[in-house]
Amino acid sequence: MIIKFIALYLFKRLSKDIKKLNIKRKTTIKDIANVLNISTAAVSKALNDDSRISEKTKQAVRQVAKNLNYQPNHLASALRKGKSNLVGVIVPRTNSHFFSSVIQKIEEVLNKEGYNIIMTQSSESYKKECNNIDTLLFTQVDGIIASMANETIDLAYYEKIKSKGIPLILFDRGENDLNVDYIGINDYDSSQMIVEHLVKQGCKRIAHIGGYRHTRIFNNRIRGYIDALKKHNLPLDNELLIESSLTIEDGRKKMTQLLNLKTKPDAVYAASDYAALGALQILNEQNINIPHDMALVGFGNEPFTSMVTPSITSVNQHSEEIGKQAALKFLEYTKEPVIKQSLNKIILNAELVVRDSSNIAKVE
Amino acid sequence: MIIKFIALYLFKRLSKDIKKLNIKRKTTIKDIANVLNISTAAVSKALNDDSRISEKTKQAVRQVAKNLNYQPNHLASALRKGKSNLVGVIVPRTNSHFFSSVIQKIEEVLNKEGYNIIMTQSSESYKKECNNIDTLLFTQVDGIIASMANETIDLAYYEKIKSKGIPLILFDRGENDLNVDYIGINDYDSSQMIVEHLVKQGCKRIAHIGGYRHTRIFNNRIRGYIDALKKHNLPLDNELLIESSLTIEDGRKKMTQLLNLKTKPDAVYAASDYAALGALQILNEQNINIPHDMALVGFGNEPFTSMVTPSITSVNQHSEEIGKQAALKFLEYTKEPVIKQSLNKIILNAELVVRDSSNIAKVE
DNA sequence: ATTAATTGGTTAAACGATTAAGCAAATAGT
DNA sequence: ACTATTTGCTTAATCGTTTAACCAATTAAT
Repeated sequence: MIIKFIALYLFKRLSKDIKKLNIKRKTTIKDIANVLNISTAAVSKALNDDSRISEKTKQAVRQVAKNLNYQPNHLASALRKGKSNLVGVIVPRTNSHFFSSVIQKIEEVLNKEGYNIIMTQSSESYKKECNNIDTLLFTQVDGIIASMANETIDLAYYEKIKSKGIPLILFDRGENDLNVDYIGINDYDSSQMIVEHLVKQGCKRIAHIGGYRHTRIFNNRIRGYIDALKKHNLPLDNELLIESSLTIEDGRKKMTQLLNLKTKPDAVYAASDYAALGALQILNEQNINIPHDMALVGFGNEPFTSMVTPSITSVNQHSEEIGKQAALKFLEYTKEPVIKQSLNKIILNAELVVRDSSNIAKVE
Repeated sequence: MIIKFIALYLFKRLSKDIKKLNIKRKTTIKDIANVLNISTAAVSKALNDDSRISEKTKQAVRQVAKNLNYQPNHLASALRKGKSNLVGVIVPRTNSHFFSSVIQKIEEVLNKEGYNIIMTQSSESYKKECNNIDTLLFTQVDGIIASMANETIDLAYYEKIKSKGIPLILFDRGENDLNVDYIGINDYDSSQMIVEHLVKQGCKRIAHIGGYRHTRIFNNRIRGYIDALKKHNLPLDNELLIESSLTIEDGRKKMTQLLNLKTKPDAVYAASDYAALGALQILNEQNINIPHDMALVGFGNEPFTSMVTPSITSVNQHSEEIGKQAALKFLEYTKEPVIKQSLNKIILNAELVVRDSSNIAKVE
């Protein structure tokens, strides 16, 4: 009986010792404190350059920290300080040049201020987006910068972020109803700019392969399209206004659909470069002369627009500026003690980049 | 005097109270414990489905947790458990389809197991890569999955990861000298496959716009190129073998350089699709018939290879499989108590995707 | 009936940093 | 010469969760 207990005790001691031996404990401020025979508080303050610590001690601490190869435990300080220095980013996908360069810029700006980003993608699915939000909240991010999935209509999950007092900044695809900050371009104006450009090129029947109206930016592009037609006394033909998800495949399908009309359009303006690319593929396959028989304009200025033949006219959304502004907006909130968000739009001017697919004057 | 002290005390009390009022404390397991009049330990165990807690209590805990809108504090549990459930990913850039889809897959696999990823990009800079590593270590990631920057020769920083006992998994661009896991394709074989394909198309003078030899994959592609030439009794002409950073711009420059040779090549094999694209632009600009006068092959199977005219023959690296294997490899380590890494290569078979830029038989 | 094992918890100590509060010694102010 | 302030620390609590160790009550085994 007693022997058993002793045996058990010895076993436990032993396994503990083994554990200690095996696991190379990372150095902590406690180790530094022990070496210098000062308190952990002093070490912590020294490392954070507190004014109440003498320069001599600071130097010593820094030296020992270096010698022991000390790496601060971010989790501990984050827990204590109540902030993780992590910012969540949600985008529909990263393998689009627009989103990836927005992220790149956000990362660049935030890294400088000691923040890291956790990137997640919704793959245009509302369900994945909700999961992403949960994951980010769970990871205790200090803020979220997001561009919504096409599918997203219900904003309950985004309200969840707001209700937790975590700053939320939307860009590109954002619903203003959430009353948070938004950074984007003037889609309505840009859309008008495109139509006007096509009109100038002599186009009379301009089709629009648009996104779904429930997404504000696509709705704005549609409104811009309609109003620009009105302005130039061109009739609005409902056959020429199509909504879709704007993938390459959608572009192919909708272009085919447009070509099957009794009276075909003489120009197609797609609300995304991907849809424009699909349209271009169909036009090329059917040997339709671009831009002479059909002018084509995309949206987003993805790099491939200048790679394909003919190159596609598109709209430059200044992705880097969007990323920068979003990051700066977040940083503003980090300076405020209590987060109180309100609708705050930063609208950048987009720029039309005319290429071969709509440059009739030049080509002829 | 005494009055002053009292005033100071009252002021401090007041400001503390104000703080308490202002900051909406998030619910913790303590709150749940209080409601149910049990210990926080019981709550923690209930939430983690510990067998020593009755089903009744578990149900109650879950219910209260839901009612109070409880969100576990990841930082606290990470600190206590000594793991962050965060995995760092380092890539040269995210706006390449290859890397972005590798990341996508890693994310997918790891999310299922409760891990999140922190994505960083080196932008092909060694300095940024070192920063990224520091950042990731600082963030206490449980592992790092990386593809090295072109510039990276010194491996000291990567040794740092290893020395901390954090699993490191390399993919695509990896130095085997580090003695860690590596997932990639067989570059040597793929390179031979490309040359053989070109030989079959009747090409006799095949140029190679390669990457720098110090990067193993590019060295392997160069070796494959050389050996395949030998195998088919084609002379190796040093003018036709060029090293570069493989950007679009490099492709343009090196193609121009090749066109200025006394005896031009009749085929160009670029070790990246981006370089191939640059080459294609020059060829198109100079109205050189592809593939008739000059066959062209890229590497990586980036989406744009099928978008441009003519479409570019390339090698599919099975990015998703690479991502999957990398993630699985990491997960293996999470099951082991002590990380002991060794060189462990997973080599996937790449696939040649023949397109118009090299399909002479079909075009003629 | 007695001992042993199981059930369902509790207590308290971690994890590693930060920070409010306190305090002795040195310095400054009058 | 005495008080006030500043300097340079220390002590101890805290962030929210997990977990080793313990314990009382119940059930099972002999």
